[in-house]
Amino acid sequence: MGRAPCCSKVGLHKGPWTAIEDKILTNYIQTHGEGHWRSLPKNAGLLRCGKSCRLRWMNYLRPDIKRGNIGTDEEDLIIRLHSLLGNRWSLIAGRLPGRTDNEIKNYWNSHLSKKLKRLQSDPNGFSKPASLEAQELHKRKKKKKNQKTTTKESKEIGETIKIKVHLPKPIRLASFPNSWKSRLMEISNGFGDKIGNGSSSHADGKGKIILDGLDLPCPDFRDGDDHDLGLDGDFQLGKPPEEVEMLEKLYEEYLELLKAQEQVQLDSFAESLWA
DNA sequence: AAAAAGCTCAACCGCTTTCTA
DNA sequence: TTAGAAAGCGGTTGAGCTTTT
Repeated sequence: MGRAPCCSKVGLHKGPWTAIEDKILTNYIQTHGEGHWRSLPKNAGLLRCGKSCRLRWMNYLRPDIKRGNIGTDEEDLIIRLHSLLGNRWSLIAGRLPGRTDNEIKNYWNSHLSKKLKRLQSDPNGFSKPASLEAQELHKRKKKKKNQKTTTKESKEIGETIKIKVHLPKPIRLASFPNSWKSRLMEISNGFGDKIGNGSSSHADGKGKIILDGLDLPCPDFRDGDDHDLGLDGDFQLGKPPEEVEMLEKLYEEYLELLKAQEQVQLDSFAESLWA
């Protein structure tokens, strides 16, 4: 049968986005909202593939994106989440407000995988040598100074990049057997109790779980998959799920961390949760 | 100062999953 | 139930930048 390409590739721009293209895309999405990526380029007057537009928006233009300077807390969280979830970058990114899956994936591949290798080869050296630490700090400072051209471009066109922290948006989950729903509800209610007042959760008929805008650390449920709950082999829900408990703990810690950051701007949703 | 090597990260590609008629 | 469309995801690439030699 063959799958039709996402767009006709004839005459479409590829490669780095220009400031003008960014502006057009941003304006269009601010007016019409996200979605309908396939028709977006045509409607917005962009000579880009819909996929490319989506990627550009998700990974770069979205106003709530935090860029660069991944802190040690975030780094620690990424490592721990990766040990639980593997290369599920979007799930990991969902736990790191303002971070994109692409950014985390890149950060993992360029920094953390090497760092972990180093630590593994030197199991006693859990703390980096001071010289190495200082070197990295120096690098970061230097890098901060020399902001990427694209960032400059954004500034040139009058955009201000606000650092805004928000809770992850809900992720739609696939259908799952009824027998699992009660367990998932327990977990989701657990989250609600921990997070604060007014939290609520529900599962709709299609097996979607929404917990006050939080997605649950659930595996990929598949229809009729009512046998072994091994799923991808790294996540189990049938028995007392240690991984889920660990994720709950991690997430709780991270929320505490966010709360502690007085300077962060909370969106209204998060504020209502923590009020 | 120049060349080589290494690093970073935006963007692309192809595949899977989900939605819808 | 099925097929096609749309969206999403993770792996990979390569240009541009930085560091080292």
